Amino acid sequence: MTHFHDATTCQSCNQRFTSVFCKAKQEFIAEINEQKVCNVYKKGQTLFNEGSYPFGVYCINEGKVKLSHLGDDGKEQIIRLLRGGDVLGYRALLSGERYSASAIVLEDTQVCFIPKELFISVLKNDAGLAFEMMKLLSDELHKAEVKLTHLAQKPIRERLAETLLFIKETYGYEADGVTLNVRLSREEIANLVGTATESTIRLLSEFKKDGMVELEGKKIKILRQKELIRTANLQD
Amino acid sequence: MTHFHDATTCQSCNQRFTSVFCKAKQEFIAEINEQKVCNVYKKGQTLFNEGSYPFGVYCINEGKVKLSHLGDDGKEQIIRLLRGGDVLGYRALLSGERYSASAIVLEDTQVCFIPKELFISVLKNDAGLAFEMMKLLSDELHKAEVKLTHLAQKPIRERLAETLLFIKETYGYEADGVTLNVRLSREEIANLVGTATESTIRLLSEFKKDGMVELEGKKIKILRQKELIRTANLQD
DNA sequence: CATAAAACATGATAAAAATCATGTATAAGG
DNA sequence: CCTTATACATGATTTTTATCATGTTTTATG
Repeated sequence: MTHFHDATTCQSCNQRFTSVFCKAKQEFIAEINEQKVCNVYKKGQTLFNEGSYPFGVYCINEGKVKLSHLGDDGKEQIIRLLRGGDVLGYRALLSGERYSASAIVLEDTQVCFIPKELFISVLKNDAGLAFEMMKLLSDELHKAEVKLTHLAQKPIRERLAETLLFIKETYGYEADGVTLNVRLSREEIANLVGTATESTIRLLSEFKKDGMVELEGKKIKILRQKELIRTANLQD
Repeated sequence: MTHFHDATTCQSCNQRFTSVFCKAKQEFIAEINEQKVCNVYKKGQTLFNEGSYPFGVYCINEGKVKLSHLGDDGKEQIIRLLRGGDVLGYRALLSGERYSASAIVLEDTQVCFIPKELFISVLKNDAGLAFEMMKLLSDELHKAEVKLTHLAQKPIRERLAETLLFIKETYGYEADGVTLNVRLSREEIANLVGTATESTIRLLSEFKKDGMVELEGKKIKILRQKELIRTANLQD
């Protein structure tokens, strides 16, 4: 079972230099620190569910979370992968709507919760944070638009290669320098790529046959990153 | 040729109650009014090009604009359709990057340009506007995520029906109450749906045969909206 | 540790969609 | 108005991808 340090203060948080909050004024950080509620979620648990109302935002201290949508036919589409330092739940909060996606923990994860009213009031009084927030939203929007274009125009083989590279960018490698530092089921990878599970399994086998990856259960090792990049056919 | 009223002031602009700027403080509106530059663009002209640096944001007074991405193989993907009251160019500006999409005018369009420095400074000093901006970004992000899910999970037939409904939501009908109030080529519709042009042509013919639409060159009439909604298979 | 359930794997088949080919209509330009 | 280019249309074919079927492996659980 994963061990976490005791929940400390926002002022000494590991993520204080990487999260959006790093640009917030000290006085507001102090206030957030007082009102935040930290919790540890176990693998498979849910931070929030699509369709319910947001009461605040979540700040990941350490761990991994997936954000996923249910399609009209109930099929999961993974929208984003999150790690320590990432904030989530702000989209629905800002739009004033229900959550349009569910946040599910991929491995034991430590999360701080910041109440809605506080978050909004800080945002309204701290132009620096507001600006960071707009940047964050802009970046997410950009990523979504690129993904949209790839989804519309690229074959599954390229999208799978791209997804593997994306997983690596997000969670990095384990100590050995080749194993992706997350365990995702084939179905989850498929739901990230936007394809059928069988197609993903088949293509992963091909990638293995081609020597690009090595598969050991849910462990995926990237053996030839350059070839994967070529397979992904990325221009930008 | 389309006729436009003389460019008036922001204070008397038709869009002053619908655009994001409606929540900005009067003093800032006045400043924007002084520095804005209004222009009329003709069909096919470009407001800005993917890859170039943003110098400000564009506010559509009247007209229609498409925002499109080029895929890695050079194929257009239409990301958004814009109309009077919409603002564009803020995404790249906020991220501090080059434009990731091009804005091309679909019909003669009147646009006001607001310089980067002014926009940023107003945004930093007017929490109300900043908040509206975050809402706008959140809404766009939401739309992009839904589109992404549909692109991944829905067949082209459903996506085309959805796209026709989307065009209707965006630009509405002409005076007759059935003709979509925009002229898009089949290729543009395909680039909105995310499919091959031939597939779009074929399916539009089917929709016509089924009595859902009527086609007269680039004029598209929606005859049975309910059936279209059913065909789009929308749950949410 | 046995047993059930879930996840993985792979072949066969069907369905969906893209591409190619060709012809027609429509719009643009001299 | 004629010519040329472009857009539209539709059939034939191929490619891609999903689905179905079935077996194997792994994982969870009493």
